Amino acid sequence: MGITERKEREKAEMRDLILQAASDLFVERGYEQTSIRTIADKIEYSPATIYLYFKDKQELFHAIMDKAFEVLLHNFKSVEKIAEPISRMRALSEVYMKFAYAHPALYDLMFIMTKPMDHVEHAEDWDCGFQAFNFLLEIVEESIEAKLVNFKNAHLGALTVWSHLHGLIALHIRGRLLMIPEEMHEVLISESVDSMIELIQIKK
Amino acid sequence: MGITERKEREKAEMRDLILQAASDLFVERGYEQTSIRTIADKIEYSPATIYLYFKDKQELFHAIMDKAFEVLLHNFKSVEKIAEPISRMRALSEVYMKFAYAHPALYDLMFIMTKPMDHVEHAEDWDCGFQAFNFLLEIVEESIEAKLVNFKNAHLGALTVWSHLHGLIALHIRGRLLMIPEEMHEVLISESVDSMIELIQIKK
Amino acid sequence: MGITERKEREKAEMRDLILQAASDLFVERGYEQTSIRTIADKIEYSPATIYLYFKDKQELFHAIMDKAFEVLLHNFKSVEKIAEPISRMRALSEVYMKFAYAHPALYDLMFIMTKPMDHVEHAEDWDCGFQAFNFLLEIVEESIEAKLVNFKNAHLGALTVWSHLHGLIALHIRGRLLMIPEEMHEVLISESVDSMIELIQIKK
Amino acid sequence: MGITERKEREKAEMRDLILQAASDLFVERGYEQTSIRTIADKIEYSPATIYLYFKDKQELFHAIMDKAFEVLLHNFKSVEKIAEPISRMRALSEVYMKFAYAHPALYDLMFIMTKPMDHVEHAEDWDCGFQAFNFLLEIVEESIEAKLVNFKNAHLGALTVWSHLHGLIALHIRGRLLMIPEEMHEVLISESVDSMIELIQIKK
DNA sequence: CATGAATGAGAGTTCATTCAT
DNA sequence: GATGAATGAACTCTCATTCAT
Repeated sequence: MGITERKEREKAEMRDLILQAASDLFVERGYEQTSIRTIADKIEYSPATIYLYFKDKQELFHAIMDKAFEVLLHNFKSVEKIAEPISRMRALSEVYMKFAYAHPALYDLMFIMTKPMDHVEHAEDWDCGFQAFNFLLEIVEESIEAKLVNFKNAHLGALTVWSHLHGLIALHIRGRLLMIPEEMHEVLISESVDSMIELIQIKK
Repeated sequence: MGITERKEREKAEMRDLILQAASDLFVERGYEQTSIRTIADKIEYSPATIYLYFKDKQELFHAIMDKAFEVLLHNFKSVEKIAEPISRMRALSEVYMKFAYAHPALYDLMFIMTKPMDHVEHAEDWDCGFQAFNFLLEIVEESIEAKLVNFKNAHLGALTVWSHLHGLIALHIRGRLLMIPEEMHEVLISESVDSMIELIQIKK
Repeated sequence: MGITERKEREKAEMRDLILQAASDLFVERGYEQTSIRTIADKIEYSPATIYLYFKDKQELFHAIMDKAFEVLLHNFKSVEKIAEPISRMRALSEVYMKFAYAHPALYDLMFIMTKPMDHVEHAEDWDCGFQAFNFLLEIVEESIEAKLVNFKNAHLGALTVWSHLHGLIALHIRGRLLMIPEEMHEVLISESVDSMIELIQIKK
Repeated sequence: MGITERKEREKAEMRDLILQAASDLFVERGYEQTSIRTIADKIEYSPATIYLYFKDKQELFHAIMDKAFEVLLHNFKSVEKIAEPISRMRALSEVYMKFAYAHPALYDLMFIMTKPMDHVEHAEDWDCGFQAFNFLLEIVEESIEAKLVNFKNAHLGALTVWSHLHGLIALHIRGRLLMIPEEMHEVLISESVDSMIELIQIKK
């Protein structure tokens, strides 16, 4: 250990520095407005330097997405210990929504933007997406088995829950909730999530 | 009437010509690939001419959005005659989904893209969105009154239903359903819509 | 006539202006060192302007080549009136060599450089080359018929004469005659041309 | 001998390693596509290392040229034993043409490209060129003395023969023989070489 | 001796937009 | 009303080269 290790750490730090700067800028101004030059300026390095750490702009933004997924997945883990499936689903939804509220630009990148996905030609390149989806899928499976919800199959259930959550966030982030007074947004969204959890349960 | 009127009519026709060309190109090739130049070429006018009818690219695309909303609203009208609210909601959902499948690029522009909305500073600039939302809102109101669904209030119900539909489409259009085998998408989405209509109803 | 005509003339003049500037720069510094920006600077227009007249850098340089061929062919014409084939060939050679000496950079572009020919995928795109070659070909044909030279066929004769002339110029232009004292170059080259004309003739 | 010697040997070996890699790449992909980085990658050293052995890219390519000349000169040697000058000249021409056909990229570097010669400021820097030329020069001298050819002087004869051979190859390599059907190229070029040898001889 | 890291300089190209005519 | 001509401001990316370590 020693030199090699330090070098590697430094390299990783530099990657992170770029990633962070790119992330910030991109959160501030969006993908299109975030040029390699802007990023370079922000970290006070030359544009060429960025190409030492990332093949091109897409790879850079794909990396931001990956990091974001890591955070999301990490947050998801906190929910694993909840045994009861419906409670787990409620908790998962909350974690998901919190993440979206806390990092709207990242959410945008992960689930809305076109660009970083152009890179993902084969489904395998998006296994972070898979992992995240599996969290939900398993909960639905368990819930079906325990006869707590009545979806025809787990995929249908997971898709229904997810698309609802995504729809709420996506409409919010992309400014399509103008027909609802802004001060109601947060409450309404939160209530909608709760609603959904109630609705899917089998009434006894 | 006379000269002034004719001039205005001609002006409107020209606007429409540009709009149609822009719309076609945009639907064919996407926003990025639709430059002012391409549009001008298509209608065989000069790029400068376009600026006589639209302030800038954003306004132009906002106008395309408006036209698309007109179509959507027109489609919505076919549903008005259905008296029973739940059936009407089911029909409305179908119309909405069909529109999205038929014109994904337009749907994208209306409900996902950032660009055309940057233009909408005051809520009033988006009254087409309001109108569309009202269709749903009224249905939910009626359904609540008739005790067919049990949402706390109409806005909550409408938001819940809409965000679910939007979520399905948005995930689909922007390629985020990789974790589900592609051949299942259509069926699953359709089933999810049906599911939702069932779930929200008060079980007797 | 009038406006349209004037506009066209102005357009042609602008094209020529660019062509001339590009030509000059390229003569001074070579193809690689002649960037679109340098050309733009020289004529005090913006780089983008150049793209209004030429699709890309290659087309621009192809156009320079075309113009150069026009000059060469025009010079060739002065020789047509000479009836006797051998004299005509001698005159043609002289014209060719003079052109090469007068415009070495253009000669380079026409007959040595790689870049402008990448553009010429189909033989038809280089019909100026064909025309020039035909001048020589016809002379050789006549000479063979008149039993003044004894080449097996006209193509062989034309190729032999041309490649010799080209070889002289090419070695000279690209600085490969270092093994011969520089002050001898001109005389030697000129004598070599004369030599050739003598050598190919059938001795009586 | 000892340490110093070993060091020198190692240094020379490293130079050769770089040279070989550069040469291979250059032959495969051309000058433009052969960057310092590519070469470094190929030998699995860092780009900076190359600068320890060569001042800059030009010097490196000059060195490749030198090595190529060594091969050409070596091939030339096989001809030395032929006593009769005309036969020797014919053999030399063949060797020259064969080399050009076998290593067009190297031929290009040696006799056409501009880059490596920018480096040659003083004639002495190109003594490989001199040596090669001398082979031909001597043959012509002998031929003149033996009254087999009638050039005014040896330089004129050598230049005439060489420029013809070079012209053939140069036009071929740089794609300027479009006016002759491609399938005729090889035969015609070969016949042109034969022709020349015949033409220069004094008819008895 | 070797190199990892960094960069300055520059390449070609595109596009929304303006304005004199 | 329409436009031809022009442009400023970007853009991504590449490469030979340097230098502290």
